[in-house]
Amino acid sequence: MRDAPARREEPTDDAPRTRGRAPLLLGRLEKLLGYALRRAQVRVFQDFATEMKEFGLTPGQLGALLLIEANKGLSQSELGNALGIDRSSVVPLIDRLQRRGWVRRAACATDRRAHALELAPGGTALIQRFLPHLEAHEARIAAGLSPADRERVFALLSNIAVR
Amino acid sequence: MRDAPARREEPTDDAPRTRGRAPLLLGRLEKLLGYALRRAQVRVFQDFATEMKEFGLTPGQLGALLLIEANKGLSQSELGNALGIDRSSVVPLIDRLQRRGWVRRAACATDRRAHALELAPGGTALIQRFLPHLEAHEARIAAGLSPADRERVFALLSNIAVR
DNA sequence: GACGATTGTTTGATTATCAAACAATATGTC
DNA sequence: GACATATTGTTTGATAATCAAACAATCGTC
Repeated sequence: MRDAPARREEPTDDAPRTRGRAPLLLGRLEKLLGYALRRAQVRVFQDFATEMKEFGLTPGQLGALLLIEANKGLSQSELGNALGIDRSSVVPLIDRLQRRGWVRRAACATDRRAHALELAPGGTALIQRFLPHLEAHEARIAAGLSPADRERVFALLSNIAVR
Repeated sequence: MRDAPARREEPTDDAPRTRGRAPLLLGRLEKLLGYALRRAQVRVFQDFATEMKEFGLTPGQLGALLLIEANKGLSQSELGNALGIDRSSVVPLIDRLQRRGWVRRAACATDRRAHALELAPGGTALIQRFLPHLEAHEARIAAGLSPADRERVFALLSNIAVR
């Protein structure tokens, strides 16, 4: 029951844009760094989803897994900070990874409130299995860049929106 | 009623990672172009949200508005293609923009199934109002880049994941 | 030991997204 | 023109991501 507004409105005197083969204009979007980033991101996501389909892994889940791998024992709050999401959003994320046998919530020796996140055996195995696919994905999205340009992209991206 | 798995598991013999000030390691994420893109994107989104808070505009809505401005009369399907989302997702997006008086669904002269999307007067006025903020946002996220580097980022981004 | 801060969690709300189905309309074929 | 097929906007139903606010358990500090 979405309260949709009345849909069709009066036509204006202006003729509608010529449709069909007319290429879409980006207008002011053309010059926006944020939008260029967004478009690149969308393409990368699509390629990622295709390549990783058999694992049913989202980019966010992949990030969580590799972050846990690299920082064994980190807490859910720390993970949330690293991923830029609220700690309450971390709960269902880890729930899913745990349910699939990839991640464990171990007891933290120094803080009984916190969980020490770590890879479950299935998670380590999963990473080994998807690594070749991840590399294929990386190679594909960087195919248009020379190695030097690829490095430059890394450097430039990290200079965007400092802090 | 999420069927949450049992939460706390047995600790392992390994000591949990030293916590506290230990900087987070990115591990394999470090070298992933897709992840670097994602991090830059997150920072840009945050800055965008802060700067545009008074307008209550999401990046997606901004994209739709500027795309409609630059391509008056385009259809919802075309917009969906341009934005990389399904046409059924366009419906609530336009609903909201229309409800706020920013966009109109005009009759399309050449196809009675389609809607010719165009800016409502409020939409034109809105764009004029937020343009300075958008420029401030752009200037801020590009602050770490020389003008030449900024151009290079555009060029390199468009070379990522071609088709 | 008391008090304020932090951790994980639940609940509730919004938003984004797709897939599948539908009616209305368009287009192409005979 | 009649018919088959495709497309457009929409609705419905399903996931998923996200936050904010509240809560109990626990930590750290005084």
